Amino acid sequence: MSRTPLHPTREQIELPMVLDCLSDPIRLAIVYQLAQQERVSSELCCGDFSGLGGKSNLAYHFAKLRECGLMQTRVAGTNRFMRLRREDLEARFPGLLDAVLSSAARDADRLPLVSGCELVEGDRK
Amino acid sequence: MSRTPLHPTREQIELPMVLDCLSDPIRLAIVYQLAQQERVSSELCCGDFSGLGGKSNLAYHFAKLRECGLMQTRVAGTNRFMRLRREDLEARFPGLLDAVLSSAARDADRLPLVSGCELVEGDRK
DNA sequence: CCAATAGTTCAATAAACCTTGAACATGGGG
DNA sequence: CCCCATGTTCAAGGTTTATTGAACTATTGG
Repeated sequence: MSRTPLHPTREQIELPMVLDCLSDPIRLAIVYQLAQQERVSSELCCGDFSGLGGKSNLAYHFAKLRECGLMQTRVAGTNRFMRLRREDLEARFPGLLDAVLSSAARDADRLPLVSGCELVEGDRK
Repeated sequence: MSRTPLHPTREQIELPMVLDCLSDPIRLAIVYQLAQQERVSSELCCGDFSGLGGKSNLAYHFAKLRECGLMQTRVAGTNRFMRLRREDLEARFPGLLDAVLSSAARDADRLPLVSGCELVEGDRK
């Protein structure tokens, strides 16, 4: 089994793929939630997004986010921790991620809600 | 026949739709070319994009760009003149269009080429 | 060792998408 | 007035997409 999932290199990140990835409301919400959480911890695991859909559907969206270079996944035991590839995105397309995130923030009420997901981080081994 | 095609109001412009629209290489090239040309004249007509595909395919992409609020179309005789809705986009999602355009500029070589389209504007009635 | 947990993978389905060509509408120039 | 140029609309195709549930793998804790 792929111990470490495939990620594109920085140079392999393609603009149309990134935009396409961000154009899906669920994936946009994932990225948005990941960005919101960055001040607390830079990582979240799959289960933290359960408010956005079923497990297998989320796994599908996670894969797309990984393949287009937006997210990185780290395997730790039975968990997968994911974080935004901010530095790579910024190097490749300066200002783009921030512009999308602040645009999403303006329309946060139109994003799929994260339903009761308390998001009380703080301790995670 | 729709004398003036439908355009969404500023408030109706949706982020996922805009990103989805820009994620297609042909549409991204259309928007990019429109932006490039802005210093000369803020409008181009359909035929100016013939390097990017067949007429009916382009009409399809123009419609999508219109429906998502990226472009506006003005009918003049037998021509349709189109321009970017910069002000509306900027009001709705500040910085987004510029970030996408400068990202596209970095990868201009990966955009569909505008093949021999000389782009010698200057006079257009 | 067993059971529960966390995620992925697979197959199937329905919807949306891009592309093409043919038919159509409309306005301008000889 | 007729024809040509400019675009749009329509139907058809083939491809990709999102979503679901069931089966599967792997790790942790008792």
